[in-house]
Amino acid sequence: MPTKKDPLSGIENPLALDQQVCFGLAVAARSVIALYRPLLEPMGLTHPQYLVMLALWEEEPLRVSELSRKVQLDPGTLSPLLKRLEAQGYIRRERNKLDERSLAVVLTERGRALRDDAEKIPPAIVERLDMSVDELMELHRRLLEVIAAATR
Amino acid sequence: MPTKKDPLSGIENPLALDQQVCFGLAVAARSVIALYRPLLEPMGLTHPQYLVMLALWEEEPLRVSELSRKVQLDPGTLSPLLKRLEAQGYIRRERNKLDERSLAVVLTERGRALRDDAEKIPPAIVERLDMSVDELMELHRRLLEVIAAATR
DNA sequence: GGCAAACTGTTTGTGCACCAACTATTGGTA
DNA sequence: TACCAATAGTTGGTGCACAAACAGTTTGCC
Repeated sequence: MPTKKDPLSGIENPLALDQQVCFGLAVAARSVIALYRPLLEPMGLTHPQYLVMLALWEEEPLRVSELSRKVQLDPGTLSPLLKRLEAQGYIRRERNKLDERSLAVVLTERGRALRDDAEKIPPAIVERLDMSVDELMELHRRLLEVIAAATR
Repeated sequence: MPTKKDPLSGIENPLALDQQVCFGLAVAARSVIALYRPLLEPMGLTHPQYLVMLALWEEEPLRVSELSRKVQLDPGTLSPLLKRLEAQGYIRRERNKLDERSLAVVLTERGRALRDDAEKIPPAIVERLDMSVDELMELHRRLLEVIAAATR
């Protein structure tokens, strides 16, 4: 009877900190996001707030539940985040007349205008990382694979 | 005079949410770490606490500053985290007699014993992800590259 | 029409993550 | 010796991230 082969059998210490993929992911995410901080701070945005703005610059209005699916943050995280964006004057939150449960998030003029500043960010990050766009796209492809694997 | 070519010139919308590497990193890190939660929860550990334990299972004692460098968390994050690990009975924090400023973190017997449970985690994660170890190692290699790029 | 279930977003509690300010100790130096 | 700067860790404040409990609204169904 064929038994499943241990996939980690060739590895000397499976608990070695510096070869944990989860550790690499956590550090990489924090390191890259840290590069955004000085660019976002003058705009008054945190990185998750920036992701929400990206979603809204693509499509608007969005309900909280749609935003939640798009930026992959749960409603409990988004709720106070959206209030802060509203306090900044970048968005408005308005109840739907037809369904008082749902909340439509729309950009203000100020929020729409912010996109011009944001356009400088991706090239600045790529330049700062000093990696080829091909390499970044390859990394991105592999990240999508692991996301798919983790969430199925 | 040769001008530097815009590396993003071939991309249709540089602000598209779903092609931001930072977004992929954030989602991938959260998705993968989420897989650890049900495995760590019975051990009474969060993921960052697990990383600290991995570091200590490799080497002990470690000062807070050494731990900070190893797990890449700042002392302000580690300080309360270590207190929680101590409250759980997995570690002890003891002041160095020769230098009262520094704090030596050591494992308790309970903390050392926890390693046996932890050994089940890496194979469980790899099986759950259902990705080849080669593919995971290739991802890890690329993560180290982007960490190096972001932190230099 | 009335009610139970489903749905939408909010609130609360715990624990990071980061930053800036702080305390205590140590080491060098005038 | 007295002081000053550097070092080690702690504290407090803001903002995620996640889970569970919650409140209000809508829908389906009798």
